[in-house]
Amino acid sequence: MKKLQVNLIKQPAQQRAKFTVNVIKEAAAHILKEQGYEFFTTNKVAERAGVSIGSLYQYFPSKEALVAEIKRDHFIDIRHLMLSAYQQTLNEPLEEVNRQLVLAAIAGHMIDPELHRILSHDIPELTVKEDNNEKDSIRLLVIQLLEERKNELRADLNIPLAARLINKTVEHLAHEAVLFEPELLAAENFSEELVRFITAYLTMPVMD
Amino acid sequence: MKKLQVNLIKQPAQQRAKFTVNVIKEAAAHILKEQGYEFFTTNKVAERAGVSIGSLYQYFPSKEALVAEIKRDHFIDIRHLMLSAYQQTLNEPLEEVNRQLVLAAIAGHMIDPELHRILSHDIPELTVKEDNNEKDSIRLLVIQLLEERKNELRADLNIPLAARLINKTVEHLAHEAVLFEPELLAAENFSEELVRFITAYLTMPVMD
Amino acid sequence: MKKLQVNLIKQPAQQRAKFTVNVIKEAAAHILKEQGYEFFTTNKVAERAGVSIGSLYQYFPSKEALVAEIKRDHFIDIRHLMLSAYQQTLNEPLEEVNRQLVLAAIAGHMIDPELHRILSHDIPELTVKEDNNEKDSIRLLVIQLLEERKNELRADLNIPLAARLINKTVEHLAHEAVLFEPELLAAENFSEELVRFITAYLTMPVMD
Amino acid sequence: MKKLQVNLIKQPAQQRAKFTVNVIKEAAAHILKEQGYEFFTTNKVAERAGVSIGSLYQYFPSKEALVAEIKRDHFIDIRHLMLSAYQQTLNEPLEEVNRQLVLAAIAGHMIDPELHRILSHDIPELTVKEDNNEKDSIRLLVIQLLEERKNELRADLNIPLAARLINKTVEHLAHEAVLFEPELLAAENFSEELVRFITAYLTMPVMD
DNA sequence: AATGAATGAGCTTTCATTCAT
DNA sequence: TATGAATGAAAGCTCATTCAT
Repeated sequence: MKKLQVNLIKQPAQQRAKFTVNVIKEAAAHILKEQGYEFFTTNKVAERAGVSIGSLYQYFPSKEALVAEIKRDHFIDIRHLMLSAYQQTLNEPLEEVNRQLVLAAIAGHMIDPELHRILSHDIPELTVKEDNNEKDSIRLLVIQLLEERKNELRADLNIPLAARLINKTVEHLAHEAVLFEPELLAAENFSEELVRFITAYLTMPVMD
Repeated sequence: MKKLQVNLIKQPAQQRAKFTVNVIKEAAAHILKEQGYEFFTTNKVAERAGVSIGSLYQYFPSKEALVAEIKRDHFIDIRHLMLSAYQQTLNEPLEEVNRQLVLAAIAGHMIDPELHRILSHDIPELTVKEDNNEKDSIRLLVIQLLEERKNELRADLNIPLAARLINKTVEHLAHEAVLFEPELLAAENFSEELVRFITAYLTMPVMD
Repeated sequence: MKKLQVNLIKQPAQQRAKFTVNVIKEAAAHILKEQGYEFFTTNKVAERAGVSIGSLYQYFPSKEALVAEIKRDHFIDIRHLMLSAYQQTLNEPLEEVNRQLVLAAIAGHMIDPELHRILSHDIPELTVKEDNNEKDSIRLLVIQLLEERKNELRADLNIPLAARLINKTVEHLAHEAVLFEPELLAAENFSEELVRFITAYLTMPVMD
Repeated sequence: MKKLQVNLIKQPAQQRAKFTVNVIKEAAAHILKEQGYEFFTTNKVAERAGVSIGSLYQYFPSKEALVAEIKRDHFIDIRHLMLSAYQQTLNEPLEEVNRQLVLAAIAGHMIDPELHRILSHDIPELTVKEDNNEKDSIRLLVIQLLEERKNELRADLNIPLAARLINKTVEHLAHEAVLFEPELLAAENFSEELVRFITAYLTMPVMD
């Protein structure tokens, strides 16, 4: 609390900066969604944000940096949502864990589907390194969840490999459903089917 | 006889044109792979192809048309490969069908992985209509394959839905493995694990 | 007749050439009228004419030369029409001469108004020298017509100057009426008003 | 006081912008006169103006818009000159009105004859709508001038029609004289002859 | 003589970025 | 610190013309 007061004198400038940065980011996300990356220009962003183009470059060193930050923010939001969903599955049986996994992925993709689509396709190479760590964090969590329910899994399951497969599968099918197959998503059995898909894989013993 | 003469005179021109078109396409694919769509320019393509920029526009009405044709060609190649793989599974049991499905998807993505990556991401909305039909053709084929092996599937399987899920899953996992996880692909058990993934889903009865 | 027969052997080539030239000219006039000079290209002309672009350049050394020839032809047609109208006014009184002058100008502009408009405006500097001679020929004729009716004119008339003024006036008003003021042209009294306009000038004595 | 400061800061920018716009317009008029519309390019204009091509496009959305503005400016100048000449003829007799009409048209065409020529010919269809209103405004003024001197005109004169004819005639003859017939223009009697031309038309009774 | 593929200078226009104010 | 006028490299594309066939 003291800290806050002490800074109060200098805050205005910093707060203003923070505000400007946010205004720019919001404008950027808006243009991205409305016009796509192809027609996304820094001048449009500045105009929409109501700041000068000079100010934009004061806070973001380049167009790429701006887009990268939008992207980073968005994926962090998704991860947070998914991580907290997973963390609530403590003590639940496998099938329920899988269900949360599926529902969280769908929910994550519905945070801002339009923006998500633009950021997932259309945008070149600027995959930030940080990203991978985040992605890994989820994979590691899934591995942990599986380890904890080892007795519910088939005996010969390669857990790290399985974690990768189901992770990518759930992520991708949620992505596709939310963005391109709304009627599939609406069908009430979609998420349950997905739960079954991965549950079968994790549990079914080899037939011989 | 006249016709013959006419052909004799006209062939050279037509062959030359065909050659030029191919040279341009090859250069285009090269630039795309080397620099990505963002730095793909018609002038670079013409220069690399060793033809004038005017020639490029004689055969392709726009930059987009050129990229679209590269994309169309590539996906047609993949489809052909996959379709012929599926068509050879007549009378094979379910697991073998699934194996072919997986192997064909992987093979398809290995035709030209670099090009495939650029064409799959990075490139804006120019998804040709034809594309969807082609895509559909594969989904329909899978539905048919499943129908023919109904007795090997679990009784309550929703075949059209299942066809969609496994199709997208195989496609995506092959894509990811080929492009981004070479060590995963190299592991001999990857494709077998994938076979098992979808086979389990298609066959495992509900536990209650 | 003999001449004709004698040439028959060599004619085909020349006739064919003449035919090709005409086909090209017609196509050129068509494109000019349909699209205007701004969108007039030699390739379009060749295509419409059904000949190769190479052939076009065999007969016309440049785009400008082609347009110039179209222009020359058109204005020659107009002049011919006007000259023959004037030549029929022998022995007619002044007012009747003026009437023919007006009617011929209007008729001349109605030969191909669309083409006339494009050729009169829109087209750059290539006013052929020949043109002036032709133009002069009409002015000289009018001078002659006036000289022959000197007794009907006011005494102080500067005939060469008057010839220039009425020539330009009739030409321009016919031009404007035909191209831009169809309702003015339709009014039956337009041409008579024009006749009166110039007749008054030529005959009215100075008031003091 | 804040306002004052704001203005003090913003004026320079606005003045600079205004200056740039004028520099571009002057360069544009220069290129137009020197090379004609066919060889008029935005790059040449920018270079001559000593500004970057980007600046040109900051103020003029297209080449056409730039030329249209040059044209609009020029014709507004001419109209102003003519209108003020007409407005000074109050209470003058018909012949003096006609004289002013003729002199004003000549003066108008001498503002910038070279530019006038290019703008009148050579330039495609971009006739601004405003233009017609301006043109109409002059015609209406002439009608009014004639109505006010009805007693000096011949009884059967169709005033609106006459206004059109003499307007176009004076305009065109001034145009031709200024641009193409300098020696005609130099002859002291040219403008007087023109005055006589239209005066005769307006006053001479029908002979029968 | 006819063809038409090929050429390439040069056009209009965009937009990320800079920097004087 | 904020502004926005200015920059200019570089893009997509056109079209008059050439020349090998």
